[in-house]
Amino acid sequence: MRNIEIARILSEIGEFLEMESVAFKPRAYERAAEAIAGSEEEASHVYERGGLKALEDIPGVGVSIAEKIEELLKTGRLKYYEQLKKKYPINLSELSKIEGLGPKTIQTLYKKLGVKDLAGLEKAVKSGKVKKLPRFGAKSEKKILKSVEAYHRHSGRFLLGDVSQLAETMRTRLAGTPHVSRVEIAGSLRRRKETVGDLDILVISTKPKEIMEVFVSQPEVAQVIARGGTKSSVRLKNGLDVDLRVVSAESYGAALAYFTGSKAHNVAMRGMAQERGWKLNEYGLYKRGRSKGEWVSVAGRSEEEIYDKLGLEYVPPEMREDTGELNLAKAGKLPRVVGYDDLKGDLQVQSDWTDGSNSIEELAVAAARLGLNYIAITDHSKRLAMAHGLDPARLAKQGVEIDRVNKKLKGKITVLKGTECDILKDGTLDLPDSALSKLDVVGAAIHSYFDLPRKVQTERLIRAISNKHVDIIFHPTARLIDRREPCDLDMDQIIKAAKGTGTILEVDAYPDRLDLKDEYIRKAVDAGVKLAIDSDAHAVGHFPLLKYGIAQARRGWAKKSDVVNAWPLERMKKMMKQ
DNA sequence: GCCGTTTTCGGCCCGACTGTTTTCAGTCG
Repeated sequence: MRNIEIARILSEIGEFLEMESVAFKPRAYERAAEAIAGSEEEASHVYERGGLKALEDIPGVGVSIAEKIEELLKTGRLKYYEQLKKKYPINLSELSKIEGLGPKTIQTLYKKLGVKDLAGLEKAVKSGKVKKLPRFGAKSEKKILKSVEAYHRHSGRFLLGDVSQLAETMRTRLAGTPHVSRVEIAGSLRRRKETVGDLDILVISTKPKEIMEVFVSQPEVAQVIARGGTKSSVRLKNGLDVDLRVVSAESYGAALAYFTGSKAHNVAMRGMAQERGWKLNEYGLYKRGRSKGEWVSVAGRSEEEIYDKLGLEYVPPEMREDTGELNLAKAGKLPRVVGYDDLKGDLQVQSDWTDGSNSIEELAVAAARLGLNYIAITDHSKRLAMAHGLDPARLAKQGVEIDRVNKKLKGKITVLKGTECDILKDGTLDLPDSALSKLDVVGAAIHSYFDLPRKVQTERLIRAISNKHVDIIFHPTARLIDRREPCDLDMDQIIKAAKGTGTILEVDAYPDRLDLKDEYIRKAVDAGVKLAIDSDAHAVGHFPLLKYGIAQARRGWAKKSDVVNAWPLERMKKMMKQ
């Protein structure tokens, strides 16, 4: 059993216990779930390596939870969890996704109205029964309805970060089967769009029948929608649709380009072929032959070849949106976007001093192992009471600990002193200048009052940007993809203010944030504003999330020179305000 | 159920907001 599944079960147990108003245990299960989900190592490996004792070394996992993990690993089941499921036979993960529904409300809805899942919830709301429940009213009814609608609007698409792992698992599995020479996942996943609708997998195989068999009988498959000689479609258990196409080696590049899209980019490419009297489709690039109606292949084996024959620089998939990239490619002026191996540091990392799962030293060691040269520890400030945010005294204490870690890890990695300081309602900061001035990296972020009117919200953020200590604005729009709309901000003004003050804007790489998003990244880059691509790590296993931030930066055409944490430490430090 | 720079027992994360109420329960961060 994988960590992600163990974490889901532990977290559901936490929610069940919360329903029952059990004290403290819910948080204990939730904490353990977070640590497992954010762990670098599969719990199964931990267990093989060192048994129960090793499991107990995971932060937040004690004797009791370690035993439960052992049971899951050994039997694939957990009696304790099954008993709870029996008592509450509801689709908890589905209902929990509805904003405003917590464990207590879910319990009430189940007990009084028999609501077990989203369909049942909708029926109950529409029948008018919900508003008659004690402590519910017309407004709660409307709110639930609105949340359900928001859920429907976004369902059907998946977060890039949620499907990437799954896609990679399938890719390696297919690549490992006999007679398969190449496998690539095309579509919006390859363009690294923030959400992905479905997966398009391309394969070169000399034995199409065999690969189809492997494809449709994968453990993740719930339903086979179509099954043919060159194309099959399945629906996975999580609702994701996946197509597999077998193509010839001669057409592989053309097919890859065709199925990677975007459609607009493809249309423009075809237009460029037509200008030469050629044609471009998913089988190749062709010119006219001698006899009438005859087409002769010009290219098709690789994408590089197709771009080259059309007189274009190779366009990275992340840039293929037909927003000007082809004109630049034609002129040989395509920006060289930041690479997946370019980052030298990470400027937003949370430790167990607030809501992270790991110690500063553990985080530093993990980051060093991934090849980073520096990280900034940026725990929350005091206003975020839920995260036990740091006040100046604890921040100073943390500085002593960071000094100790730096001494110990000298030559391996540098740990910088930082903060994720709360931006208060009026745009002032949660920590005094005297505390901020002692730090290497001051990040400021909005965590409250997300709904202020545009003008007020914009002024609030600009006030924070103008603070002489603030180096970076973390997750500037505060959106959560599919769950919370971005703050209503005049981004042109924000970018202008950032430029004027030399303030860095963050590209938060956390999969449900990706904030700034691609279009704002591009605006910032155009304006000459510098960026920081940060993992927002809350656990040692989160540093690999940086790739999603890099992907968005590439979609926003950011170059290495635009990204301060792609620079060496000393140069990066010079960007920080006094 | 977890954890230990005050602790192996007795603490644990708390303030703002919303919608229902008229003093509070539930959710969110």
